[in-house]
Amino acid sequence: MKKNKPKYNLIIDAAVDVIAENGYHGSQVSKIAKKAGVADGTIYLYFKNKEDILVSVFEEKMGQFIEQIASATSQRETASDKLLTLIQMHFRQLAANHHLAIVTQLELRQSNLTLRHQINSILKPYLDVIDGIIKEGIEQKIFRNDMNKQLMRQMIFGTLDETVTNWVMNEEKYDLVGLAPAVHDLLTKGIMVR
Amino acid sequence: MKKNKPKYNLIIDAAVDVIAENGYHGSQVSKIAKKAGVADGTIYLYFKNKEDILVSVFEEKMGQFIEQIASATSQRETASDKLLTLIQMHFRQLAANHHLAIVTQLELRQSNLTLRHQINSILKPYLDVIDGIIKEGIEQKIFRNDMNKQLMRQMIFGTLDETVTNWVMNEEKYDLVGLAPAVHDLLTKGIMVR
Amino acid sequence: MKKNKPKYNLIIDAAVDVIAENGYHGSQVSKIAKKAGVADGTIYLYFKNKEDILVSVFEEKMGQFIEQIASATSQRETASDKLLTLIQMHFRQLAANHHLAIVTQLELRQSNLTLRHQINSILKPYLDVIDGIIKEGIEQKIFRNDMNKQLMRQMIFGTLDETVTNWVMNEEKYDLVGLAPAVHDLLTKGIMVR
Amino acid sequence: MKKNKPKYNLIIDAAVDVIAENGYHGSQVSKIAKKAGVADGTIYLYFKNKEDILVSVFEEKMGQFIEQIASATSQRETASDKLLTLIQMHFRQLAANHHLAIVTQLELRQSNLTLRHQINSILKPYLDVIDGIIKEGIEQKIFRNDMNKQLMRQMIFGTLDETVTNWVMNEEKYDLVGLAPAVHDLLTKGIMVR
DNA sequence: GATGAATGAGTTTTCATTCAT
DNA sequence: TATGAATGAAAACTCATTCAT
Repeated sequence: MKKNKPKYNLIIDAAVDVIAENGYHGSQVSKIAKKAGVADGTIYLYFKNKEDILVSVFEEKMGQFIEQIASATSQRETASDKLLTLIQMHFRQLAANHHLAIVTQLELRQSNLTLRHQINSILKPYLDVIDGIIKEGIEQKIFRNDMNKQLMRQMIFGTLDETVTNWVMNEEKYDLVGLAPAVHDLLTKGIMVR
Repeated sequence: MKKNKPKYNLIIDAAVDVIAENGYHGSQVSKIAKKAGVADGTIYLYFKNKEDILVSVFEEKMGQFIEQIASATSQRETASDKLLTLIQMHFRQLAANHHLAIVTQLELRQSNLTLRHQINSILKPYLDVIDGIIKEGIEQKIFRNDMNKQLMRQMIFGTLDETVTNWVMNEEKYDLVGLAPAVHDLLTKGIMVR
Repeated sequence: MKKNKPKYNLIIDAAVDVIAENGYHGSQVSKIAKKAGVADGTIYLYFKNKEDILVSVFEEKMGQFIEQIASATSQRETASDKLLTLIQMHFRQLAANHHLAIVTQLELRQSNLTLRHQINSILKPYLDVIDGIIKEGIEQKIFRNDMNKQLMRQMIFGTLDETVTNWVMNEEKYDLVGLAPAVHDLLTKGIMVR
Repeated sequence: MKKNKPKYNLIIDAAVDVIAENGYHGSQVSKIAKKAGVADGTIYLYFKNKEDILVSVFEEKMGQFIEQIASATSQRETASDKLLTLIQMHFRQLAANHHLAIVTQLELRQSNLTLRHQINSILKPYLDVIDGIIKEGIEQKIFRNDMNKQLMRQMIFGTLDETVTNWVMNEEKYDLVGLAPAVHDLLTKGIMVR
């Protein structure tokens, strides 16, 4: 969060709203400027180009998103509890912010590859949090030690992401946060009976 | 697959190549026409518009993709074996077709929402195959009966999709098909020690 | 009228209908071909190009139109009666043929200058008929001898044309033929009281 | 005339020239922009689309045209004098502006029906001027009271329009303004000897 | 810092016409 | 004669970005 740059945050927040309302391709710079209450040219005093607005949106919003999760999980003891907390926080934050959910799950994915790569870098700290929990779980002898850790992380992240995307595409008609325990159960114990 | 429409398939295949090589946004109709060896106008004898080419690409290719998987899984007895086969076939087909993997995992996701919804409909039969395996597994008392079946499917599909996307974004540097048993193991038994 | 060329007339008549129904710019060659029940390519066995179809439409239809008028006026004695007959026939024929009225008064005027010049040549015999009546009227000492004859013809034709165009643009809501005597009266005696 | 919008008028005037020189169908937006000395995109800051340029051209130019005529006729006493003045002004203005004459008599008529209807609305005030003169003439007992007034107006406008169109199509080879008295004489007294 | 008028590159789609059968 | 699949040229419009004020 850039401090003492009120227009910077004005533009970021306007961008989230405009993209959520008009879709990625319907979000012209002039529309964002209008929503933010600044002139088109002013945008370019704070952002290099349009792509930079979008990267910054993701950076700012995901930054907060990840911080919240990192902070919350650090307060739990076992890796299993940490994972449940991560799932709950992941769902809770997106469920609480309708526009952000649409932008991250649907709209920003329509961007070009360059932007997608930048988005991936921004996501890196989140994947690191997951990796940390996995490592801890193994050390605590709670999680399996015979498995490719990268694969474990891909299963966790892939499952959460797919679950949220389905929920958004179903117009958020059911309770996402309520699914957290079941998702945790499935991820930890698998789909097979024991 | 439209039979006896040689130009139709010529254009579909050209589209896959052009999109894989130039990216979604760099794929002008004229480029596809040139690669297919037909005139620009000919495209419009077979497709309503540019979006229709992309939908058709996905339709044709995913149609074959799903058929292969449906056919292969039907030859296995237990739901667990079917799931392993599905994972293997999923990975094998995309690993075997570099261009198709890029197009489905990266390029086609840059499309607008209308197109994304159409893509989802095309994907529906694949999700049905997964749902069928889950149902069978429960009947065979192999898979858990206490879990939200939609969530189980989302975990399976989300994990496969994330795994393949990671592999493509890592420039396909490692053996994707070799990961199938581990992915199967994780999905069925979870990440926790028993 | 080309004899023994059934497809020729089929195409001409189809063209009138298609233009009346779809407007000048909505009348593609393929639409005319379809309406005529022939293949697109067949059109080019009878007409040099699209413009040639339109010229021929006007030629055929106006040919009949003018013949009717020339024949009817020749049966009247005085130039004044001939003029009344001409006006009546002009109005009657267009009132009787809705599609033809739309095509000649509105649609064909949207054509380019080349076509407009050709249309003018086709109209020449009609102007000749008017000129003949004027000349006869002067010889009969019924019409004024002190006036520019070309101007007299322009007044007559301009008035008829404007009257019909207004009637077509008003969706032919009133009785056009019934106006003939009044138009004749105005043209011969002018708008001023005597 | 939009005041203080220099680019607006620059584009309007460029459009008249370009259309007169290249014809209606040969007048690309880019050609008009180039002639006006602005970028293509600038056109769209002042006009909704290409058709809007054409409507505006007619609006501006006919607005001035009609104002001149309305002002000049109002300074004459009798309806007959007013009519003569109207004819003179009509001819004089078009004779004085070669490009405008071509555009109004030939090029703008090639437009589609939507545009033609808009052109008709713009022409309405001119027809109102004619109607006013007719009404006045009847009140002054100069013009006939036994005639359909709409028909009288159609004769006047149709005659002027046909006369000017003939003159333009004959490459303006003779003196149009000099014809005014004869046209006035024909319109008021008709073609018949008394 | 802030403005917003001006720029101009870039692409899908239509449709008259051809020609191998 | 007749067909109809194939051709390919041609143009309006959008919008990210700049820069004089």
